[in-house]
Amino acid sequence: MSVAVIKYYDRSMARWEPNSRGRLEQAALALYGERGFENTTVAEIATRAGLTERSFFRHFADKREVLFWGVGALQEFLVSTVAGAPGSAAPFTAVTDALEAAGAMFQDRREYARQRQSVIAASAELRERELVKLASLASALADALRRRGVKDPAATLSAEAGITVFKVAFERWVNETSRRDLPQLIRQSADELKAVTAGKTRVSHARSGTY
Amino acid sequence: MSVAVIKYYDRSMARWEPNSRGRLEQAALALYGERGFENTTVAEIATRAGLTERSFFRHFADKREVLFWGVGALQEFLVSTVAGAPGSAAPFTAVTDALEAAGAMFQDRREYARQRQSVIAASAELRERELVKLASLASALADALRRRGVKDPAATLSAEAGITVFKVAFERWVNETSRRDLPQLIRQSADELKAVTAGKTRVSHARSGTY
DNA sequence: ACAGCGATGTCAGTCGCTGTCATCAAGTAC
DNA sequence: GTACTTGATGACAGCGACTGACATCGCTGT
Repeated sequence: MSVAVIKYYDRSMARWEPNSRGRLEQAALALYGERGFENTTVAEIATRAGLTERSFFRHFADKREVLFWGVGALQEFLVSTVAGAPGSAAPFTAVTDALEAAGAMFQDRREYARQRQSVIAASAELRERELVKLASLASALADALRRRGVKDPAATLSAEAGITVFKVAFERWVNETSRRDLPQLIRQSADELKAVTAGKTRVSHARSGTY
Repeated sequence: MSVAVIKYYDRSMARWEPNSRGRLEQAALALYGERGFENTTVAEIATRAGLTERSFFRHFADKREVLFWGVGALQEFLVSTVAGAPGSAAPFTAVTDALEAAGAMFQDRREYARQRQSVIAASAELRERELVKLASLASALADALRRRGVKDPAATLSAEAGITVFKVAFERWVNETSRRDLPQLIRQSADELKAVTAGKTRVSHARSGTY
């Protein structure tokens, strides 16, 4: 067993540096931020991480995925939260409640999120991938709702509307210097969507001070 | 003037066959349908159209755009329709009304739409591009609303919700053998979204027979 | 000791996409 | 009607994303 302890400290015994995936991720985010996504080659990322281009593609499906693979965990959380919602909950409520709970998990990563979002915002290709991930989230949420007995189109519409709420809230959270945290912004955006679709607003004659 | 008439029939006077763009479009749709988007090279499309790969990229920005460049016209129509809506119209209503009007323009292209959608559905890359185009539509609609004096987040939410409605309705129109036309389906989906976000539904205990 | 595993490297190749220059019919100027 | 310009195309070279095939070699289990 003492061998294991030594091994932990003596990297010369290992054939390669550990955490190559993490090194690739760090190198990619840094380079995308420095010179832009389009002006960064995969070979450069790999070299900075002390690896080869070929190894990059063993860890990530493509050049963009390095910024998006983490979304999978979020999706799993949302799906299981919706699945565990009280049976009496309305579909849209189940979705927004799950989003609120998930929003709490971002609390301590606001700076990382900011950096990542600024990189994404600067590249059309990365924005494209973000849309795909959000659509995948919506689709997974709709499935979760259907498993609860919600029929279409209510399932699809609730899920899509929920994702719209999340997008709006997340963007505010990242860009504004607001003191409100993400869960609060999610609840607020959900309420605003309800008001909008209720069709109670007239142009330039908002009933409340919300907008 | 008679020269012009002769020229119209005597293609030997022209250096190249006319309508190269249309030929490329036709060849691409056919090949994507036959062997799939990923298994079709641009060189093959160009050859079938009697052109070179280089010319393909002079007509279309990339391999996918050949199926999506037409969306631009739809976007312009929606924007100008929203801009011309009665000043008293609520934002979400202005959007859904515009969508309904646009839906009428698809009437005679249902078969083409079906073929195109089946090709898109079969390829992750094409679905990706479709999402981008829809997001662009939403963004343009939100801008149009803001120009009418609608503030955010109402503008963004109304536009996004409108696009969600369009997606759902279009998918039904293309996939179902329903006799309902696209404008009808758009109105119906909009009503369903309103019901869902109103939060009046309970799982498996819908108040109306809508779902 | 030995066999197999697994993360990595090496190398060659395909394909999307771009820059650059040449070509040549049609239109335009004079 | 000659010369100049324009516009759509071809030809070619090249970059970078991505893949398949095979080699390497510490580590692990027996």
